[in-house]
Amino acid sequence: MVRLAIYLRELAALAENGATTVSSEELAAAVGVGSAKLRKDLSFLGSQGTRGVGYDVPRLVTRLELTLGLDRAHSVALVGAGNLGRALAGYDGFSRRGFRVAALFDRDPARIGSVVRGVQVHHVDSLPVVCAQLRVSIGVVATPAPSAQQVCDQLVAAGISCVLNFAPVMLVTPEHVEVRQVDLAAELQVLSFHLARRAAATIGDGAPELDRSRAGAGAIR
Amino acid sequence: MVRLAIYLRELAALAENGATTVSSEELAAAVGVGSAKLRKDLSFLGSQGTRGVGYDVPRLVTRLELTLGLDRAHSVALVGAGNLGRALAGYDGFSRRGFRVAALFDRDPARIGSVVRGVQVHHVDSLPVVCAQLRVSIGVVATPAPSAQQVCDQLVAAGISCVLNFAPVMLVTPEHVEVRQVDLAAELQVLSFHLARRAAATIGDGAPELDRSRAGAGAIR
DNA sequence: CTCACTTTGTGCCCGCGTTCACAAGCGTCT
DNA sequence: AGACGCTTGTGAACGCGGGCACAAAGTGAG
Repeated sequence: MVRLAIYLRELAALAENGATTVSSEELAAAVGVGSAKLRKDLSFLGSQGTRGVGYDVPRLVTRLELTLGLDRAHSVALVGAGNLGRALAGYDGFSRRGFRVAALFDRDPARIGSVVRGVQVHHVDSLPVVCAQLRVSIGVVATPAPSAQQVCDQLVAAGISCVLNFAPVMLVTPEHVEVRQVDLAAELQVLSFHLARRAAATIGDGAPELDRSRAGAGAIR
Repeated sequence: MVRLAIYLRELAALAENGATTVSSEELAAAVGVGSAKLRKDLSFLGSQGTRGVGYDVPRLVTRLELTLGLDRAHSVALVGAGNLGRALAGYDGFSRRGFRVAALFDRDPARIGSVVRGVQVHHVDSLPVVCAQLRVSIGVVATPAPSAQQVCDQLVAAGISCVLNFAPVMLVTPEHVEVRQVDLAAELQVLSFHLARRAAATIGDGAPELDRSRAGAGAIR
């Protein structure tokens, strides 16, 4: 559940501010969800709060970290040392939360051997060997779209079963592999959609442009 | 709807391969959803397919682009010229889909005036002026977490009502502002969660660690 | 023209996730 | 100690989105 990670993030912030206890109401307000939903989510970890008081912040943080598997650090392999790949290699949001970018891979010989933000760039063919050596458990695909599926296959073949994909293609994988998709362009398109919708509403009033076109087509027939 | 963007992406790929028509079954398989869901999604744009044949690819592409507001190019302002910000400025997935990174902003004087991937870096204080000049309609927040809310407020004050936020904080905005959140660390944590879950399952068998702890607590009482 | 086949569009049903509401439990104040 | 107030945990109702299945509509063959 992605919300558990959000709760953890907010709890960590509260802990830094010296809070020792928090109620579901407070925490829910902080992350912008209903308090009942939050309690039900947390009940997934068993009873961690005390009635009449709330949740013990450090205790809940520990419990969430355990549940999310953050009690041990994870090594991630990053494939694609282009713009995005290099930036992700240096993104401190990863290291700050216990994810170490252990290796970078690329196909372009010109990039191989260089060091980006302290991380060695390997050829993608050495992926199985390097990943095994470094105990990599998570793979990140940051290649152009055409290479993504092949790279993913190589990651899976190397025994990696968790993949974060930035390439704008749907990866097909075996059942046991967990893929999470982040499509940056699609996110912008959704925002663009809202812009268009609002523009149409102000011009056409009430009836958004979609309905007008449908009505028009109907009249023609 | 984010799926509309995915459909468009796949349709564009089909069009490049010379396909002129596509059935809901084919397209649904390509994007990995049910065909009924896809048809229902597309019915949102009015009747665009012809029964017995399928959907006309170029026509549907045009219709989707119109709905998503991609008929005109959008200028985006990118705040935060750190690792992530610079990478996003050069990400060709944006420009390829009609989103132009028109301006970069940062607070650090050392970065101001430099040019990243052909884009000028401005001081964040000049945000309102520059955004107005360049007709910016979308703002991207790629700053560290502590600055994100303030930056977002400045974007909103500059009249921008669509924000893509990469900072790991929940932005609070007026009602009319559309915010989309991308938390890269949270994505990795979800993957880590699945790893932990699977590890617990193989050790404890059947009963995942969560249930065992709950059962244990119950037994203690 | 008619018939058989294909594919869309959609009404209906089901299951999941969210919300509501409340009993149970814990701390505190008197 | 007892009563009161606060907060959790959860059963029950609700709503929404997804899947199924079929009528409507179009195409092509005979």
